[in-house]
Amino acid sequence: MMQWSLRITAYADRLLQGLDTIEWSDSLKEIQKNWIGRSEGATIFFKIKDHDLALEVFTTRPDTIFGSTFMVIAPEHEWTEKITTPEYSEKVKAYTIAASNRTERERMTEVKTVSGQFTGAYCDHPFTGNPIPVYVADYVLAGYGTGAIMAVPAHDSRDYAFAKHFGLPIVEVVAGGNIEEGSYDAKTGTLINSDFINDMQVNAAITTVIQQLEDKGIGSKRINFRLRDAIFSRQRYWGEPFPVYYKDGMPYMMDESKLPLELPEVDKYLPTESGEPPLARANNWQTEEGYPIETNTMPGFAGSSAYFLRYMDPKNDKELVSREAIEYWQDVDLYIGGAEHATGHLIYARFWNKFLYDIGVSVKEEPFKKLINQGMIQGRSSFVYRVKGTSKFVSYNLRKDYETMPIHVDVNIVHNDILDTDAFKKWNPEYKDAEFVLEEGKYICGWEVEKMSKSFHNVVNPDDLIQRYGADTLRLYEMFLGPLEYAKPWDTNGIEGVFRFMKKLWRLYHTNNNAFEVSEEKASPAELKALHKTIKKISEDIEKFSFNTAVSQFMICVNELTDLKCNKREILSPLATVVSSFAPHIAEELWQQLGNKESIVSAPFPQWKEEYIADAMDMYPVSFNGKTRFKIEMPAGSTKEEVEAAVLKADEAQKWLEGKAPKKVIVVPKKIVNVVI
RNA sequence: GCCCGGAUGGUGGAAUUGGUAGACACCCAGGACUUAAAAUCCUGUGUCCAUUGCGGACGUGCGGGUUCAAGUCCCGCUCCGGGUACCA
Repeated sequence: MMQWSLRITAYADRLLQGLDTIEWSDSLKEIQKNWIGRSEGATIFFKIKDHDLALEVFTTRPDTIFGSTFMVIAPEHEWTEKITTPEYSEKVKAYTIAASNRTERERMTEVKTVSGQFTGAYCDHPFTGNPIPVYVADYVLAGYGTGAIMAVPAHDSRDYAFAKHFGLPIVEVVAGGNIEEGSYDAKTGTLINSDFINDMQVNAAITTVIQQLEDKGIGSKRINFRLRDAIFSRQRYWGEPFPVYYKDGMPYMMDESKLPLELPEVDKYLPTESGEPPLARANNWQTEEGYPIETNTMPGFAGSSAYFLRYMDPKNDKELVSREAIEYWQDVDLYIGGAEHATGHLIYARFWNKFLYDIGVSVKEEPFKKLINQGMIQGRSSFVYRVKGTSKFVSYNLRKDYETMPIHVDVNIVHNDILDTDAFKKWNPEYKDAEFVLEEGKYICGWEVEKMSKSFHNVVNPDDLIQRYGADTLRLYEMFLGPLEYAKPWDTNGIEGVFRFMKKLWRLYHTNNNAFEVSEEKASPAELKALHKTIKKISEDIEKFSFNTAVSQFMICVNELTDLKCNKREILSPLATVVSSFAPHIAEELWQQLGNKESIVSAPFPQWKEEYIADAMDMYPVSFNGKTRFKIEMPAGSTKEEVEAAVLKADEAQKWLEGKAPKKVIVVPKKIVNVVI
């Protein structure tokens, strides 16, 4: 079947290099790096005896060429049949057929089993001229490299296993391993048994061999990628149609003036009787001139690869995006999403954007400047243990006495791991006659952390929490749980703390009788410090997406202001603004109470002033031989010498000095003092 | 197997460039207020020793190292999570 493909491989190198310019997680970059799979090596031609052909192989280790004792080609290799000698023809045919009948799954599970077949053919070693037998084996993949390899059993574990199995010679060419025990695959060591590259190190040998191959015209340096071109056609109805028509069997692009090309009406969204895609059912699926239009449609990633550009200018009916819009918006500042798209959408979108950049549509090479993998909130599943073949359920700690089957049970009928047995009977008609073996009068459930999913019956509905604590508390609590990237099981222990904070915040603006009351008095330095410290920390934490520490700073601030009994507008008004991006509802309410007519969303985020935060005194922890012993306060801006003198004079220092003179005193300004004795 | 993350109190977690480990919370214990409860507030809370007052030792998965100083850097392990798999 003829298919459209996107030549993503043409961008392989740039997709790889671009990773260095974007702020994505290491793991995601690593997945893409492996997927692209760049490997540097050489392509080498081995002349086949009695044929006018040369077998091309790809290798990352041209330095080991003198250790090559056999060749292997993939069963699907185009020359398999051609080079096989009549003597081996039957066997090779049988092997090839057997290999092609094995499913992907079988090939994967049988990774460790060695199989192959000699073809009867030989190659000439390009340097020694020695004959090298050619085998066919399915551990060589047709789709990677050239579908043929030069096998170096001494330095490749797969070739080693193959050689051992078929009793082929193993020649060590890089010193450093023990080839009696296994192959030595490391890319370091000194070359031996290798003619003109003897005594060289691996890297030098690689360069030298490539040079020789190029001089002799039988090979060259080559970079190979694991990345494959992406099949871009689908034989279904729903998808963007290709603006392509056929004239004399040749495809032509439709003129831009004829776009957009819209899906035609069809009687059924099914293939035709002759197996053509659904679009072939349409009447008049042809150009004005009568040329037939392509009947395949595009896959889902056609749209998902560029929608972010379209969002910049969604109503434009002339082009994807206007120059003006793209120059304004440029790229996506922040993409929050899952790692599961690493080798699909996230790589296609990068590729499309690079292509659009090349033709002058996009203005940035990379579409997503920063990407954060939000951690998954997992579920905590509960289990009951059914005694096999009965409707009897046994409590968690007694399950060992029976032969049981764990069954997921709805977490909403389990409280503190204790099952509500009545609710369980009603939960599923299948269990209406359930009997229970209890421990201490209770049915205890087992538990496990799993993905939150309906099929595991561990889904919790936030509505109940919102009912009890409000949406702001839930929102704040989710942030407070830990770093954005962390996966963690959903656990409501701790939500009380956030709820208490909300109530404390409210109380700052209200009297004991819950009447709104703020003072117009001037703020004290301590109050200003509490506020400005908070504005600073929140500003920084937002930039770092460190929301858990931001919430904790709000708590600190509210605790401090409560201790200071502060209810001054000068403090509480900016505080509400800072809080509003975290707990919007309560902040808006307080904002209105403060007498503002406009919504808090239009209030500018306050700027902190360093002068309010700066201390008049610096606190120095003083340690002796690295152990903190006491603290000393020094006026801000004291010199190292002043700090040192003050420390040595301090009463507490005498105890630790024991009358001896210190060997050394280290003073780190604004940080610490360490006395070495 | 290979690659990438991670391991800090009973728990979730904090700790800019190496510079007071355990911020902020939860839990737990004790106390105040109350007829009572809820709510609120106060005190304690890494471990061990001492506890009459002070205080002291140990401590960031394990074993080494660098440094005046290591949760943070280096070397060697263990365990957990994720990715990937005959890629030559």
